[in-house]
Amino acid sequence: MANYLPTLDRVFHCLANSTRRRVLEALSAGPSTMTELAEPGEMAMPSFLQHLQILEEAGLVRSTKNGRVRSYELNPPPLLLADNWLDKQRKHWNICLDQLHHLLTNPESEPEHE
Amino acid sequence: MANYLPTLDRVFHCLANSTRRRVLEALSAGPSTMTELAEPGEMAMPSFLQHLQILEEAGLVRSTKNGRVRSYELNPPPLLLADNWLDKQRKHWNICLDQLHHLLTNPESEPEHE
DNA sequence: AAGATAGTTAGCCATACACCTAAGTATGAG
DNA sequence: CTCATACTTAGGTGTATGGCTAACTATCTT
Repeated sequence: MANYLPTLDRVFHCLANSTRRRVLEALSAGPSTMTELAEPGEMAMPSFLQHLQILEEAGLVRSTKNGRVRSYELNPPPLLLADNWLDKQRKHWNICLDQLHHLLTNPESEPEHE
Repeated sequence: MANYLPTLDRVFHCLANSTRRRVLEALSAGPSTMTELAEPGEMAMPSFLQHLQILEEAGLVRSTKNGRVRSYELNPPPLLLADNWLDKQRKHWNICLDQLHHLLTNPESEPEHE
């Protein structure tokens, strides 16, 4: 229990699946129950549940159970991890693009795309 | 060939691995060769090569070969895909946090963390 | 030409992933 | 009490992932 560890690996792994991204998109509009989240004939429930559990273990989502209904809500903070990583990288892209430009205007070696 | 398809799935999958993230971080400082990128005793070359190929197939990285040396450089555009997705989501987080706040101040149902 | 260097290919292995069906457990409605 | 609803658990399947060793190719260096 308490296996809820938001690591970059886990967070990005969650995002690497369209079903899980769809859930996050849906939850960004507000809390929702399992059956609401599950698109009608898309997937068997147990398979879908697994995705929700993966999301929950990564801390991207929290769930509570009322009676027999479990509802999910977004838990943004872990997403900031991913966001931050990309932010840091993005700062370098500009530099990198400058360098690229420099290389293209001063061709030292022919870029042969083998 | 030309299996270079930057999809959200592929891009996020690349980012879900610390070795691959490290490569991207390294390349954000400028182009580099395979052996430079491979940390000394971290991993066998063929295993490392696989990561580079995964990055290249996702379009995050491009490579050229000069003589026996292959060098890699960052290819930022696909990263923008990931960046954009998170951007869209982030806009909702604020709204979502507001809703959360609203729920916390107007408790309709006890949030029992089962 | 011989040897070192840089990368590549082939093939193996264990574990993780994404899906399924079938059967089980609460819980709410009638 | 009975039945439907809403999940849950158990267990199985095929493919993908992430790692390895061993052996090979191509290119410098001497």
